[in-house]
Order: sequence, then structure tokens, then C-alpha cells
Amino acid sequence: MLTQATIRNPQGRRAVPTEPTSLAASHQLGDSIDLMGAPMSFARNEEIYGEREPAEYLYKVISGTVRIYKILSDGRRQIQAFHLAGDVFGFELDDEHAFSAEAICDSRILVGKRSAVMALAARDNGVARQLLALTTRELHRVQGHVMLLVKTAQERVVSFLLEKAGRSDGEAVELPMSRQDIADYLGLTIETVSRTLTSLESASAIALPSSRRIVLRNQAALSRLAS
Amino acid sequence: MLTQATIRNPQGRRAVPTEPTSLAASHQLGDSIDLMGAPMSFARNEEIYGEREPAEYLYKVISGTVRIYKILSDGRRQIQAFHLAGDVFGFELDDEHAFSAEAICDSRILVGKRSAVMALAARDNGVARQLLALTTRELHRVQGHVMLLVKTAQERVVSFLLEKAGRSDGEAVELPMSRQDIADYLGLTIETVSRTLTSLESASAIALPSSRRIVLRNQAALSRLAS
DNA sequence: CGGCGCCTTGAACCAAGTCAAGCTCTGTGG
DNA sequence: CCACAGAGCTTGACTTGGTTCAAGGCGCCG
Repeated sequence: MLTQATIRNPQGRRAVPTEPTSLAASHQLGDSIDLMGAPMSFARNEEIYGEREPAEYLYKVISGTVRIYKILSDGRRQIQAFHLAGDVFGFELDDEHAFSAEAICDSRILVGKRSAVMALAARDNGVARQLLALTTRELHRVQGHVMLLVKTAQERVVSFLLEKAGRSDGEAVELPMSRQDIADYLGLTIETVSRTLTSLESASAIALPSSRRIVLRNQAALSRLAS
Repeated sequence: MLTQATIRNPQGRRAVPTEPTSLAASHQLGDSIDLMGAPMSFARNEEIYGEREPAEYLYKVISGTVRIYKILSDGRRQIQAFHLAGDVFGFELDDEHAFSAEAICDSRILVGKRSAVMALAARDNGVARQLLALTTRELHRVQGHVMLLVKTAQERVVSFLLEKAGRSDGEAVELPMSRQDIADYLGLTIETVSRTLTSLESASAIALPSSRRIVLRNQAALSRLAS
């Protein structure tokens, strides 16, 4: 359908919309900027943009999940964020991306010209304030991530589960990401994540009907374990 | 001189200006919001605001250094940021402070009404964009903090020194904060920070003429150690 | 059925934490 | 000017939570 989704630039790295996006932001929606850009599809593990590339676009997840990450000089990968449906990402301080972005599973992403949104924000105060709100919310989330990274392995895993549960309906958490993704977000190894989940299951705090599906059986106990 | 600086509310926790602040932002200054609020003095270790208190004011450091932190349920303290002269802090997502703030050394802080700045931002697009710029810069810094916290102890300490060196003139870094403050910022113990500094000195990468003064003797080697 | 990702489990190891002295400033009072 | 006290910093010996290395299991798809 949207074949341009997989078009890549000469370096084979960045997917771009095939035509200039016609953009408008309806700030009456109150909650988030609606990028009237081109919806694009990204396959599982497909790169959306790479670190140090020019930051030309802003992105809003329609469906699917995106990981934002950086590779450290020793080859380890640190995931900064998982973005779910509704999240806007791709903001940058300067004109290059500080992180890379990849689709974790097949995803649809709304892609809009960053310069157009910025120009609009310069004219329209409502848009500017929405950008501020989005950035402040993201700042808050990253501050929470810092608090996570100084806790014990069990506290990190439990906090992660509770955060995911907060954004999912029903009692079970469906995880689109692999154990490696979780480990790289929490600053742990895949083995530690796996062992911790197993031990939480033994303690009847959670159930693991399948590796990507986790049932929180005792939310109160989990909240206590999250420190 | 500014005796109101030490006035505290009934709970003895929050210092407030004695009179309603007359506020104006001159966004022509281009770089930062000038809170034309009341300059206040805070003594070493004096609280500026506490976690969960209503976020009524915004703050800009005139001189001195401020630590922004949270106490974890197990009693450990995690420092989110050190703010130096010129930095603006006190932004919040909702109407309460998510963190506490204390002066690390005797400091002068410009204090302005948050609501006044927000009202101004609603009218004046330039102010709104400056707030966005400040928040985006802070987001960037916190993202860097996340990257720090997954590194080894030596990498964290070296990165910290290089960051401080970047904001100080001359070849020596003057640290206003204690080893405990550094440890709580880096997610390490005071002993590990101390040992790491000693070992860097043995390796001639730094010199420690006094405990609060650190000379970077081999910046290239340090950059390599920062990973 | 066989192959390949992905996940779990086990055993050994190590970086950083903990516990415990002891040292070095700095300011204060005799 | 020295004695003392206290806070802040360093150092040493031991412990431990999490990593590393290695093997094996599970589920899915051709």
C-alpha cells in the first residue's frame, strides 16, 4: 500500500516521505500536535532515523512501538525510550538526531516536516505551548528513567512492568519488545531480566503465560517491590 | 541585606519572597528568560523548595550552585542535576515539585512567579519558545545523565569531570559539591568516587591539590576513559 | 522434522558495595 | 599558638549483586 515507506536514501539509512508533506496542526485537539504529514509503514527492526542524521522530520506513532537508542563506544546499546501509539518523537536540540529510532514491530508512523511545525509554533502560540507540554512530559519521563537506573535489578524490572501496565488496558501486559530490548532499557543484561522475571513468577507476583505476555497477579506486592 | 531570604513558611520548609514579585521577561536577550523577580540569598544546605510542595516559583541561579534531588524510599538520595550560575530551574509538569532543591553553597537566586511567566508565555510567543528551548536543553542533559548511569564507575567519574571542566574556565575544576553529592549524582558510593579519583591521580590523568580542586592533566586520556 | 531466534538456567567471576578504621583539613576556644 | 572537635575524605578488607560464559530448552515457521 504505502510503498514509499521502505524507500531509503542513497546511504540506505533513512526512510523519507516521497512528496513534500502538507502539514497543519490543529491545536484545538488540546492534547497533542496532529502532524498532518504522511503516514508511513515501517517493518519490524526497520530504522526510522539514525544518530547524527539531520533532524528533518517529527514523528507520531499511529500504531506499533518504536525504540529510541544510542550505541555506546564499547558496542553496548542503551535504549532511551519506547514510544507507543499517540507518542510524538524526533525533537532535537540542534539540527541532528542525538539518537537512532527503529520500529520494534511493524508500525505506522505519521511523519511531518519539523521546520513546518516550528514555523507554525512561531506564529501560533497554542502550538508552541503544546510543544512545550510534550517536551516537559518527556523530560519528566526521562527523569523517571534516571531514578530507575540507580535501583536494584528487581526494582528496575518491577518498575518497568508497572509502567507498561499503566499504559495497557486489562490485567495482562503485552510486550512488543524482546528481553534484549528490556535489558538495554533497564541497563541490565538479558540474563538478569530473565532470572528476575522467573523469580517474580515463583513468588506468584506475576504469571508468564508466554514470554511476551505478563500477567500482574499481585499489583500491591509489585508496587512494594518497585521500592 | 536580604533578610527575607531566610523566612520560612509554617512548616519551616519553603523560603518565599516577602512581596509579590513584579515580573517581566525580556525575550530580546535571546538566550534565557530573565525573571525580573526578587533576588534571594540561600545559605549552604538551605532548602529552596521541597518535593510535593506547590510549584509557585521559577528560579534562576545568579551565583552559587544548587542540587535538585529526590530521596528514595530506602533513604538513598539521587541527585538529578547541579545548577550553576545562569541556569533556570523549577519547571514542573503539574503544579507540584517533583524534586527538592537545596543550595550547595551560599547562593543568590532570582525567584519569579511561575504563573506570571506562564501567562506571559501565553501572550508572547518569544517567551514560549524560550521556555521550549530551555526545556529541550534540560531534556538533552537528562538524556546524557541516563547514558552516564549505565557506564562503569571510572567512566562515570571521568565523564562528570569532563562535563564540569566544560563549564569552567582554566584547566582546574573547582567543585562546590562534596564527594557525597558527586556519588549521589553518579549513582555510586562515596568510597567508589574517592577510590576512582585516587586511581586517576596515580595514573597522572588528574591532580588533586585539594579535595575540592581537580586539575585535568591529560584531557585526551580522560576523554578516552570516558568511553 | 529440522533449523533458528529467543529465552532460561547454571556456575564461576568480578566490579562495586559494605563495614570499619584512620587521616586531613578547618574552625573554635583556651 | 596550640588543643580539640567535627565534618569530610581516603584507604583497607571483605561481601555480594549482577555479569559473563556456557549449555540447553522452547516455540515457530518452512
